[in-house]
Amino acid sequence: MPGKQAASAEETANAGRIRRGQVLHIVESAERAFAEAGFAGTTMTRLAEAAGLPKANLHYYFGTKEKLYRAVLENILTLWLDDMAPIVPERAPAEALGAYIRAKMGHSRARPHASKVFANEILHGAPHLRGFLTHELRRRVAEKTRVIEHWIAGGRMAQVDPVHLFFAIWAMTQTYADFDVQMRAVLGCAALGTAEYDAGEQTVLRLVLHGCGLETNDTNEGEQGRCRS
Amino acid sequence: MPGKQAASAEETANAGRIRRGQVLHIVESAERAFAEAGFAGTTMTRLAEAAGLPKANLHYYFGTKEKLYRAVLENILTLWLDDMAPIVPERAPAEALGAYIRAKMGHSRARPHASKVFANEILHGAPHLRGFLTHELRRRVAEKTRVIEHWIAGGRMAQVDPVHLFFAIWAMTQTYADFDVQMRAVLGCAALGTAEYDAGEQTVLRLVLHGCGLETNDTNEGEQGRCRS
DNA sequence: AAAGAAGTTGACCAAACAGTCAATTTCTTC
DNA sequence: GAAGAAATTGACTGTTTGGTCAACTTCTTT
Repeated sequence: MPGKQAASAEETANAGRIRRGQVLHIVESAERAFAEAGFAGTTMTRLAEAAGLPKANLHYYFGTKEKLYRAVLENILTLWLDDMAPIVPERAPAEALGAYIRAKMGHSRARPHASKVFANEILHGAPHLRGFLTHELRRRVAEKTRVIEHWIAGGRMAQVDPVHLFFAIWAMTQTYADFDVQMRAVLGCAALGTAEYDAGEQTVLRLVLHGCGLETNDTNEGEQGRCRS
Repeated sequence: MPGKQAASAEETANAGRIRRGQVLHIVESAERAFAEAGFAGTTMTRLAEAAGLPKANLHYYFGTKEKLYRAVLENILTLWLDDMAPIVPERAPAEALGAYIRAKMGHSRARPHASKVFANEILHGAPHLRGFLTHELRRRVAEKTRVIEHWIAGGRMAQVDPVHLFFAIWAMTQTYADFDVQMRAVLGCAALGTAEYDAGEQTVLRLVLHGCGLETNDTNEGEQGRCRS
């Protein structure tokens, strides 16, 4: 028998093991379901099916549909803010903005459902995200705005409104997750693949960097990145 | 007494007068309601309240909630395609793209509800717009893509992927209608006014035109277009 | 002004909904 | 392995939903 300290540490590590696992599993499957139909359009029965569990089990862990939805949202929010990390005054503007755009495009591709849930929430007035928008996000944008104003004051990039620049970057990158159906229809392909994401990233990089009066290290000329079909 | 022909013409003009008026009124008020909560989140009772009519009256004119929703969508679609009219080979690229961007920004400001209903529909897989996306929109984009390729071939603008350029313009302009809550929170203002729309338009114009290697006739330097509060 | 067509509406209904609960099983601890 | 805690689940419930309908009013035509 292990000593009491060891057992206690093991206990606390073990305690709620099932709970943590189930909560994570339900939140992840719910993200996909909410992305497909929005909060109002997703039924508890559908969420239960998505998780492969009986409805009552979801209520056991989350109480209400709204609390489950909030858990999904909170799981997503950190992603948004953390992407902005590359934007620091020490880095060169082109490099920092480029890294930010690449990170955002990467998230659109890796976590399209998260982006859609977020977009849906904002679209309908952000009733569950007011605090996040007016505090965390606003603060973070103000902080990064100062970095960009510092670059502009130092003559390192053109005079662009930093806040509207962020709006533009968010819009252009997130649209690859949120409006993928429209893109697939226009491009005539079944799914957005590496070719489409690369072409999109090149375009966004080009617009932002040239728009800010910065150089692009654009080596691949002829590439157009359409889909084959 | 007017002659039979005159009376008949008057009749046909008059026939369905009430119907046309009510249908238009219901569709317009429903656009706002659907924009606020999406298709699933909007109840027939809410739609009836928005129109100031009893629920049964809406069913008299549209039959089902879905048919009313489709009527709202169809009312919106023409807007999207018509905006692309300025893009013709005869015009200078900067002028044509500038006019297009201004038209799209104007619609975001004038018809934000229409934009939100459209965005919500695409976000959830466009179940009612598949045909529009894969036929009308696709054809129109292909047509305008040829114009841009013509400009590029003539050395009149930089080599930018035309389709992804459209995606970028759509995203940047529509975000001013769709994500207004986020913008208001970040900017700290109660509503997006002329100052914010002007700053946004300047930013979008700058990114697109510089991104395409075109000149901007940017005369207003110091303007930053924040809100006062 | 008669008569039919068009429009209006309160009361009603079956289905779907989020949420509850008690009975049961599985896990953890000693 | 006993006993309690945590997790699971089928059956149930009150409410809300989209949609119907028959009675009624207003409009249009002759």
